[in-house]
Amino acid sequence: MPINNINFKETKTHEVTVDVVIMTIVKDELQVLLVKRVNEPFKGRWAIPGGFIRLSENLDDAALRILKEKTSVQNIYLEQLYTFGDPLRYPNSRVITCAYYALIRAEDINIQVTNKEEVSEVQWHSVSKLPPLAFDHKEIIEYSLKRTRERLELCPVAFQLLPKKFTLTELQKSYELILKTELDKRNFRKKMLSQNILRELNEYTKTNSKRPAQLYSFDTITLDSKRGHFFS
Amino acid sequence: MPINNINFKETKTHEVTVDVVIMTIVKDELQVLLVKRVNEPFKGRWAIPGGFIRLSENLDDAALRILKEKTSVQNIYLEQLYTFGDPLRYPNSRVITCAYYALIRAEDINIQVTNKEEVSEVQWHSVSKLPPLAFDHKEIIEYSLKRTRERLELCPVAFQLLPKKFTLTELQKSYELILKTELDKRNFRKKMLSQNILRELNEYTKTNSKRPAQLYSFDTITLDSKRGHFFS
DNA sequence: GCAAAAGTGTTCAATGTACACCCATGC
DNA sequence: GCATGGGTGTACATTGAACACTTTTGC
Repeated sequence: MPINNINFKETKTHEVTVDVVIMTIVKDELQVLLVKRVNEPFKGRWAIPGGFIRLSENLDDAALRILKEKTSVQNIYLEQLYTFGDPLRYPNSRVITCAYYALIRAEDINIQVTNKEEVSEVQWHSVSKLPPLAFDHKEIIEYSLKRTRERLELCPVAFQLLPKKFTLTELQKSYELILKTELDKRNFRKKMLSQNILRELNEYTKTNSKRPAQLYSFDTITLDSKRGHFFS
Repeated sequence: MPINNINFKETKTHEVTVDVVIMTIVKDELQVLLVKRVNEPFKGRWAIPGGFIRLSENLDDAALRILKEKTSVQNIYLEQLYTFGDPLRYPNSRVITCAYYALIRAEDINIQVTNKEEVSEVQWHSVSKLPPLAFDHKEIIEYSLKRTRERLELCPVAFQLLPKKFTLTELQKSYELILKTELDKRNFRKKMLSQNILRELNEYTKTNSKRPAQLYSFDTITLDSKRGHFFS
């Protein structure tokens, strides 16, 4: 059955990969972790990290393994995003990919190039200035941004992106980066504080030339107790 | 790498299927279409319809094909649900399935058994009285109910389940069946009518022993214009 | 004292929720 | 005339949105 002049042998089985969109906030920008491909197809292009699923692991475990290989981060917000399976998404082969996305704290990150044969560089890229990407990875990143936005409107997933201690202004900035809108300072603070998910710390930032800001942390206990409510 | 005493050969490739949870409302019950398996594994058990993905078709097309094979319905609400890939979900083999769910009008349905070699019966089952199911299909159905509920709270997907002409009470019943709650009649009507998605018809039901009810249809023009808003 | 960011309340609009009675029909 | 489901409005609470000035600090 030919599409686009490519003849597919209907007997061949599909290959299945897991790709993970790993996001964080660095330097007031929402950034995504990309790897530079060493092999064809798309040799030299940037791509989101991914790999084949081992026969003995489930999809979540495969995504966690890829995440850990690249960042040595564990215990993070990871969610299945969507499965992309256009016959033409992977040149000369049929590869279906189950995409995941993860939000991680920049301070926890330890970027690693574990396999020089597959990947030459691992680097953060601002989502607003993405280089040309391999396969349909641009579409996958855009979809993960959309999903993150939807999630953020329901539950404070932003806590995964911030350092353990943060100011309300930093929290608001992370919301604004993800939602791509400006928010009203007073309304934002009112809403956040009314949810009882923040713990007020008796610590303040030490900055120069301006008023110190109070630090907060996420109250993991109330956050856990609201997990069912937030994540359903 | 053995799990549960099963040895997986890490070199073997995965198989990928698409399974479709097809839902409708019949006799005041939310029903799901099940097929009876003729072959092992799970011979004789009920399962949701599914099949292998052809190498030349994308995932949506595979789901549409399966839907059409079983119901000869086209043009319906179909959405990718989630991809299930536990190594143990399919006995003695690694089969990853990309699950879809569809909402269809009972009046449009023409159930078909297209392939007697794979399936012996095709039948609607109330979601509240499901028989034992093959594989992880119970989990998949539950997940699709949850997703339908979430969707219904955002947009009137229920229009896919009702006949073209319906009364407000019927519409309310479909909401109550999906959301598993009772709704206030006056508030429900107020909300529905304020959304401008219903077209008031100058027709009434002809029933016995009670006041006739006005019929409505969904205004597909405003519904389409709100598609971006509803489905994002 | 001034620049720079932190912090703080009120008003109004919109939306959701609770609630009870009359109406039209077939028998 | 009565049983059955159809149809209707108001009052209150909750939530979201708009909006501007004072405070603290380092220099």
